[in-house]
Amino acid sequence: MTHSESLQARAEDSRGENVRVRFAPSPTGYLHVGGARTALFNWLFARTQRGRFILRIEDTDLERNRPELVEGILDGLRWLGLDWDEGPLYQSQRLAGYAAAAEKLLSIGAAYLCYCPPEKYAGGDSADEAVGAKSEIRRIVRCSCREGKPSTAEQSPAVRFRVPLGATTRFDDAVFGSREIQNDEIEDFVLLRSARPAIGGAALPTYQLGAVVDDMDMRITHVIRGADHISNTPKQLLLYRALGAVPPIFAHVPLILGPDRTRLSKRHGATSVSSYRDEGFLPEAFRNFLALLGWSSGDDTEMLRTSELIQRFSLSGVSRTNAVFDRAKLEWFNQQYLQKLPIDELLPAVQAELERAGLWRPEWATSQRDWFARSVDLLRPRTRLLPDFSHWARAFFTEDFDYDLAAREKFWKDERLPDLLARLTDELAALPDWTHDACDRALRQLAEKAAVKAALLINATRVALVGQPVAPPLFDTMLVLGKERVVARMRRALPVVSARSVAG
RNA sequence: GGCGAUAUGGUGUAAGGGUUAGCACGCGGCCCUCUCAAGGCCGAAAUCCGGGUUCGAAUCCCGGUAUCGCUACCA
Repeated sequence: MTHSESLQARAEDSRGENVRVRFAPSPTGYLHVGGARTALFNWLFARTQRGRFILRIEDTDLERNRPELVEGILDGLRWLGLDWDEGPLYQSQRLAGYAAAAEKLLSIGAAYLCYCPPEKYAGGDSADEAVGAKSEIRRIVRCSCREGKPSTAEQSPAVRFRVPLGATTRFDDAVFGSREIQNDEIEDFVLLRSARPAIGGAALPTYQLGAVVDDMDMRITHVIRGADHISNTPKQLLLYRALGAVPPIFAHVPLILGPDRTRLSKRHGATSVSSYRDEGFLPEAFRNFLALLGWSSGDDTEMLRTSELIQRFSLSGVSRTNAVFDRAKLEWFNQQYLQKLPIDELLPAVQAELERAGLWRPEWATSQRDWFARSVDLLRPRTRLLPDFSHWARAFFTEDFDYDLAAREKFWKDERLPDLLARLTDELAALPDWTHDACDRALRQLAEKAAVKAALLINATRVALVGQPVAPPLFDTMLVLGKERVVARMRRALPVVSARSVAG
């Protein structure tokens, strides 16, 4: 059976066995949107297949690793609702396993000790340019250590994989399809770094070894990861074979780019999941948006709640094209969810926002919960982000609000207003029943008597009540605020309106 | 430089030989209207270029171009 046939067979088998997938971030930064999307796809696949979603922390780079960052990554996953079934496991605590695997490869001749100094091959593009763009220094590593003839034996050695030359390696990617590469194009990559005194002699694995050993140990059936790993796959396949293991199915997902079509990075602005949480996006909206970046359900449905995503997700719907992160569409999703989420699911998010803004009152969660729910329901059609509740809608939650300058200039200009608003205040104060229609009638009758358009009074009153040019329909607003607050706010506004209209 | 992948309106995508190339965001207009949203309707806007294969190509093949990835004792 050829290698690709065994992969095929594996694909068949996997339906019958329990699917196990993993998300394996390295704690070198926060959880960024690309990582979050990879995590989401893994999670969706696990939930769709009734499998297990496992978390693994790849912290084998002592130089760049920042242990304190792990909690932030976990927070990001929790916020997105991506709960894991196992882990987090830390690679730094599993060093013995990697050393054992390397030892085994060494003993069967699939790997060898390399005594070359690390600097010999380090440098990347910058070194490339330093020597000259046309140079061919970027070559596939095949040093004399491979033949057991190290040029020096003065340093502690690294373990390199002995790539079997003259053959080809192929695999079937669940997204990108059949892949094939000449082994001669694959360098003898490092498995185990050379021991360094500073580290206390512990041999640290590279990504290639760590990932393969762990994926074997954890019985991972499907490796779903960013397409930047697609060229690593043949190396790992070679490792699986050398270790006598059946490889998992690989599914590479396209990358997420910034508006300029380069890989998403800090200079594109917000790239961490937490920054979107802080800006007031709802996790479900963010998740929905992220799911549609590089995946399509197949039909025209875009608003997909989590349960629907789980129902519909499939690797075959994953695109092969890199996707641009479109903030405008993310905001649209957020607005949709702000409007359509069941009110009970929205309330906690609004509460958190009001708490953040110092406007929250505990009774809104208890004795005045109905009032709070009604207010949020009234406000939400014109919110796009959570902070809208504490910004333009501030006056719904506190007496401490200002009159917006533009609103005053636009709606308090008419010189008849001081008199009209004073009369309206008296009319409202005298109303026996505080209902939408009673308020409506009182205002329109006054407008008719005074021969002015109702809109003049409506807009001026709106500014008096909430200080903003933008707010829900006036009589709904009056109802939610209640008679006492409405009358009091109008009396408070009268002198300001007078000053305004006189000055104007 | 080498190796590889990808290519549908500005953006996310659908259409896997035969459609007036569909949907959504964004954009413009109209309706609704008490401000602003929402909602409804209408509109502008795309198959990277060039060769093949075929009666017929967005779809298959080749070349070019562009973009992205890998080319670390990073992951």
